[in-house]
Amino acid sequence: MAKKNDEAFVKEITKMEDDFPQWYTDVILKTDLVDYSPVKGFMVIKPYGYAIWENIQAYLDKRFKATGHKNMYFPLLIPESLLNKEKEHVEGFAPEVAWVTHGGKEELAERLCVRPTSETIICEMYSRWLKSYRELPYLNNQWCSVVRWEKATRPFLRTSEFLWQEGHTLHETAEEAQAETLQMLEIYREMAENLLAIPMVAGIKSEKEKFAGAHATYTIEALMHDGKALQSGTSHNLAQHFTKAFDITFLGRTGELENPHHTSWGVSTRLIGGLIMVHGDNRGLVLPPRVAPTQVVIIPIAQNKEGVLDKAYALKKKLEEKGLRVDIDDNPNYSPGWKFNEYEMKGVPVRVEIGPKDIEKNQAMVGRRDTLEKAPIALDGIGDSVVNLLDEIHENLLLKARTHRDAMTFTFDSYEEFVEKMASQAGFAKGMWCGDPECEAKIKADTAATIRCMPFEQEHLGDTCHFCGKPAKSMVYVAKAY
RNA sequence: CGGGGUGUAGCGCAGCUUGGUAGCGCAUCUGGUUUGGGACCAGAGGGCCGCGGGUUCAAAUCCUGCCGCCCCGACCA
Repeated sequence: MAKKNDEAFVKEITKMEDDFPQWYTDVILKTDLVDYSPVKGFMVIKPYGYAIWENIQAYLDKRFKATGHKNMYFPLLIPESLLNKEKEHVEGFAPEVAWVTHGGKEELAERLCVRPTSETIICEMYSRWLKSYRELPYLNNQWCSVVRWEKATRPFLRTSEFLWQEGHTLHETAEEAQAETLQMLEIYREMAENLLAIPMVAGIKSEKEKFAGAHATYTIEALMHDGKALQSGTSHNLAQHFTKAFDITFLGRTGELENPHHTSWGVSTRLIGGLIMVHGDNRGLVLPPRVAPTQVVIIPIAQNKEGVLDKAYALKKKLEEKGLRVDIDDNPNYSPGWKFNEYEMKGVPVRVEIGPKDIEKNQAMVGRRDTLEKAPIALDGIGDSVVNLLDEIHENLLLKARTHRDAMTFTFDSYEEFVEKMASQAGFAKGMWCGDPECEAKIKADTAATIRCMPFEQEHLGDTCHFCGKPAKSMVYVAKAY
């Protein structure tokens, strides 16, 4: 394959290596994923960005339903008294909730919080419904938005309102709740790899980093191109913390009243931010094929020539018959060169060029976004060729991301070396940890990095804590995070 | 909430020092010619110069108060 040799460069997009945050802002605005709104911290998700979210939704919704979950919808507003019921929960969220204090001109007797998450309102309703162990498990999910009044916001990564799903389940036993918690985390991990082509580190959060009110929080953590981590999804085993606080009870098999065991789990539009920062390059977006709104764009060349457009539309139909999402750009006002650059910036995985010379040879030029390679492909059987190529692109992106992550994951011999490396190169630091919250606080104070998780895949790297020297409990990943 | 930066056409900017008809590039619109890596010609539209107050015959420009936005920290999906 002939590789395009000029240096990757797109007008108006800051180069990643010059200024990564500016690169990110340039990319999301220039590719029309989002726009800022008149309300600080609230973003507009434009059609191209929303289509990515719809693909994530479609994938997850199918997996949720296949594992027995049903969708519901709970109200946006939560009475203050409900929010206050679980002590750790309210302490965790109080600083960032938005309040509704008036209905029309009248002040409300009790102010209402705009949900920052829905455990409290859902538990209130579950407590009214649940009677018997025979009804369990409750396996529900809702797609909605939540509001957290953030002080520093960035589109997709941290906005005051964001779209997400939140699953909320009740189980008869602790074992079942734990199994559910891990099952949903695993679905997230698979989704990240199979749909987004992002390799994740899965593990458990430290006490300090876990969800407000949780017994245990499990997480998937991704490493961005600049070496910072992104918490990409969480699954909480809430044990009986909320079910006791909300007096959710059921008559058990032995005739005793019991509190059910409770889980919640969620992923948000933040995933889109991760997608951009893992795969993107100096030409803009690089979208993994399975989540890309448009998987193939067809660009007719010299389309005013007899037969070109007919061939192009026939090709579109052929590709769509293979189940592909295909666009054709036959706007005569833009040159092919302009279109090539445009769709590369927008990260469309595969471009097909078809012009008079191709038609003569019964072929089309097929280019791939990930490597920028371009080669002729025979029109006979082109559907299967493109399907295979899209799979190849997915695998290549996943491999590239994993290779990059592994290259940015390091071990260290001394605390000084850890501090120095964290300052100079970022990435995942891998080391043994004692489990002491004070040790964790010192790491953060010295490096601004946090313990991302204690991964399921443990390695024994020694017997003492790499950060303070006390006896070690488990291996941890430490990184600066978004 | 601390530190830094920045507000002039949709976007990117110049003009401000030394006050005197608000400009450039891209984008947009019209007509035509074009089309294998960001085409060309001709024409056109578009501005409370962030907001308020002041100085002045005259303010984008000088003085003053306020506000927004962005980035970096502390807090979080």
